[in-house]
Amino acid sequence: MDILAELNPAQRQAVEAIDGPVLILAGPGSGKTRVITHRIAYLIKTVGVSPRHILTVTFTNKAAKEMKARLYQLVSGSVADLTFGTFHSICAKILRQDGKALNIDPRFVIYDRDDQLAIVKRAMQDAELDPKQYAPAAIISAISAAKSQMQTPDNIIKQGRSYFDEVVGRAYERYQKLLEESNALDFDDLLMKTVLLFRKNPEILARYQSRYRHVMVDEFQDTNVVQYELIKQLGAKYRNICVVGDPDQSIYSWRYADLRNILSFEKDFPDAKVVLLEENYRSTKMILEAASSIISVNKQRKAKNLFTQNEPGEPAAIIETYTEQEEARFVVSEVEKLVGGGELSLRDIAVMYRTNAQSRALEEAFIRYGTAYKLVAGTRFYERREVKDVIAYLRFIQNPNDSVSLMRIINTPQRGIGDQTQNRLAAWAKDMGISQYDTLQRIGKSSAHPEHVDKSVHPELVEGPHFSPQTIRTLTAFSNLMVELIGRSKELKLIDLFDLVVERSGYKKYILGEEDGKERWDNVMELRTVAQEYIDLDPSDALTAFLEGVTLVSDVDSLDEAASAVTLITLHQAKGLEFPVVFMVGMEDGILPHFKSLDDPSQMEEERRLCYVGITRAKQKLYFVRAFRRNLMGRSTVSQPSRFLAELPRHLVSTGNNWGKEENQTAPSIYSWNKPSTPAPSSPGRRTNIDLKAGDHVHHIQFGQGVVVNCRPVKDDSEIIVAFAGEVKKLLLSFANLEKVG
DNA sequence: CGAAAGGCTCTTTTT
DNA sequence: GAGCCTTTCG
Repeated sequence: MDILAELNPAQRQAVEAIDGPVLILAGPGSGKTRVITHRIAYLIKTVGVSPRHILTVTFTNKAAKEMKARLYQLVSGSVADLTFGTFHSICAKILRQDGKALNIDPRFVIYDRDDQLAIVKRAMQDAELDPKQYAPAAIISAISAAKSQMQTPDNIIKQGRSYFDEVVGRAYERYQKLLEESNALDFDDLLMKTVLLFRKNPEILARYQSRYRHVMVDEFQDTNVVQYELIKQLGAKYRNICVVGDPDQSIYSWRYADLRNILSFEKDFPDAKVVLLEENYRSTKMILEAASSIISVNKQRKAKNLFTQNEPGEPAAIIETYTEQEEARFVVSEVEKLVGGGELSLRDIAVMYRTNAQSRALEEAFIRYGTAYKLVAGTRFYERREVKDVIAYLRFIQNPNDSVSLMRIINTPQRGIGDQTQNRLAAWAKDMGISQYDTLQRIGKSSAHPEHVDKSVHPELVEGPHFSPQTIRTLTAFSNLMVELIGRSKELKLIDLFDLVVERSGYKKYILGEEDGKERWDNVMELRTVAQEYIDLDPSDALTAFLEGVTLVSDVDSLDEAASAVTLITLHQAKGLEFPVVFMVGMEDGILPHFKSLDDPSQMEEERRLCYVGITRAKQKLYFVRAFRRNLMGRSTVSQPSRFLAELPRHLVSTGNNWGKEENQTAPSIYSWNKPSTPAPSSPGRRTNIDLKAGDHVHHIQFGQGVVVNCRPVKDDSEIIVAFAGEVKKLLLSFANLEKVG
C-alpha cells in the first residue's frame, strides 16, 4: 500500500518532511490525525525507522489509542514498540524509571485536584494563612502557574511583586514539603520534575535522546512552557521534532498553556519547515464560513485561508427558547425528528455546552423522552466518594507515606477516630519528623508492648499526646489492619487485594448500609472491573499501573463512539472530535462567552476560540440554541444572546423559529445583526403597560381565564405567574397578551 | 465522637 | 443548587 497515495499535496509535504524540525499548522478538519499516522507509517515502512525510535505525544489517552489502532492497520502490526502517550503519562513513566536521581521514590502517587486541595489547606494552616482571606483554590492555581514556569517557592518570594506572591510563595514552600513527605507528585510536578531530572542528569537525558530519534507533538497550541522545554530537551540531539497545532483552537491558557510556544517555534528552530493544512474535509461550506467569520473577529491571530470542496450545506439554525428546560426539550425533540428520518443515528449527534452544570437540564429531558445519551464526565466516575475511598485504601497500601489517603481512610468507615485524634496524630508526627503511618505503628507497639519502647531513643513517646485507652485500641486495630493489607499486597493478585481491602476494612458493609448503598456499591464494582484489566501484571506493578491509570485518565478516554446514543459534552472535551450534527446550547452572554471572561479581551478571544472549536466539530448540520431565562446557582436570570451570534453573517443562519409558539412563551427575537451592543427594539403593538398585581383576574388567548399569582419586574419587562384552570404558567408580560378582566 | 441541621458562598473549562 | 463549614445536641 502506498502511504502517500491518499494524501493531498500539503499533507504529503508534511509526511515527507522527516529530517529536522517541522511545524504543521492544521486547520480544523484538515486531516491532522491522518498526517500524523501516515507520517509514522512512512517513517517505519518507507524510511525504515524502528518503531522504538518514535515518540508521539497526544492530548488524551484516547487519541493515543486511536492513532495506535489506525497505525496497526497502516503498517500491519509492529506498533508495539511505538511510544504514545500524553505528556503526563510519559513523564510519570520516566520518573518511575529514573526519578531516583532526584530522590523520587518509584512508588510515588499522583495527587489530583482534590488531593491538592486537601494538602494545600494543610499547608496554609501550617504557614498560618487564613483560607478565608486566600481561597485555597486560588493558591493552587498560583502554585500551578509557578510550576508551569519552573519557578520554585524561592523564586516567587524573591521576585515577589505583590503581597499575594509572597503568600503564594509561603504556601507553595510548605505545600511542596508536604508532597515530598507524602511521596506524592501533583500533575505539574510530573512535568517539572522530568525537565529538572534531565537538566541535572545529562547522561539520563542522553539515553532518552538516543532512543527517541523522532518526536511528534499533537495539539501543540495547548502545551505549556515546561512541556515545550521537555520536547526541546528530548529532541536536541536529532532535532527531528514535528509539532502539529492550530493557534485558533488554543483553549487551555487557564491551565497555563502558552500560545507563544507555537508562535516562537520558528524562532527557536529557524530551519523549521512550515506546512499549512488549509483544506477542510469535514464540514459544509456554510459551517466552515460561519466558523471563519467568528474567529476572524479575534485580533491576536494570523489570518488563515480555510476552504472546502464539500457541499454548501444548510445555514445554521438559531433557536430561542424560554428556559433551559425548554432548550433541552427542543434539543431532544429535534434529535428525534432527525433520527426519525432514518438517515442519521443517535451516535451522529452531539450536544455541546460551556459548563458541566448545563448537562443537568439536558439529561433530564433525555431521560424523560427516553432518548439514549452518553454523558462525557457527568458526575465524574473517579470523583465519586466511594470510588475515591477505595482508591485511597489502595494508594495507601502502595505508598504508606500518602497522608492525604490516610486522612481519607482512617475513619472511613467510622472507627471512632475523629478530628481530635487525627489532629493530635498529625501534630505528633510532625514533631517527630516521621510519617503518620510510622507514628501509628509506634502507638500500636507501645500500647501492646510498652516495655519494648526504647525511651532513650524516642523520648517523644513519653511526651506524646495521651490518647484514651479506647482510642489507643482503635488506632492499634487500624494500624494492624494496614500492616496486614500491605503485607498481603506483595503476593496477592490486584483483584484479590481489591476484594480483601473492601472486605477487611469493613468498607463493603459500610457502603451497603448507606441510603443509596446499592448504587454506590455498583460503582465500587465498576472500579473492580477496571482493576481486572491489570490481571496479567505481577502484584506490585499491577497496583502502580492501576493507580496511575485511574489518576491520569481523562473523561473523553472513556467515550464510546460506537454506542448508539447522543453525546453530551463540554466544548473543551469536544476538541478533536467530529459529528454530523452539533447542537451548541447556552448561546448566551455570560455562558458563552462566560461571565468570567467578559472584561478581559484576551480571555474573550479564548471564549471565541472555544466557540470556533464547537462550530468546527459539525460536519453537516449546526444548531445554536439559547434560553431567554436560565437558572444559575439557584436563581433565575435573564440573559442576552451570545455576542458571537451577532458575528455571524446573516446568510449563514436561519432564525425561523417556530419553537415554543404554541405556548406563546418564545423569547423575543432581539438580534440586531452586526450591532451586538444595540438592545432589542421593543416590538410595537405589544402590551407592556397593563398594571397587574397578584389577585387580578386575567384572560389569555390560549389558556383562558386565570388569576395572577405573582408579578416581578425583569429588565424592561415583567414576569407574571398566572394560575389558569389546571396549570400554573410563568409568562412575560410583553408576550403573553394578557387582558385584565372584571 | 458523630450525626444532624442551618448558614454560608460560589458562578468555568481539566491533565 | 450543592458543597462546605460551623454549631448544636445526643
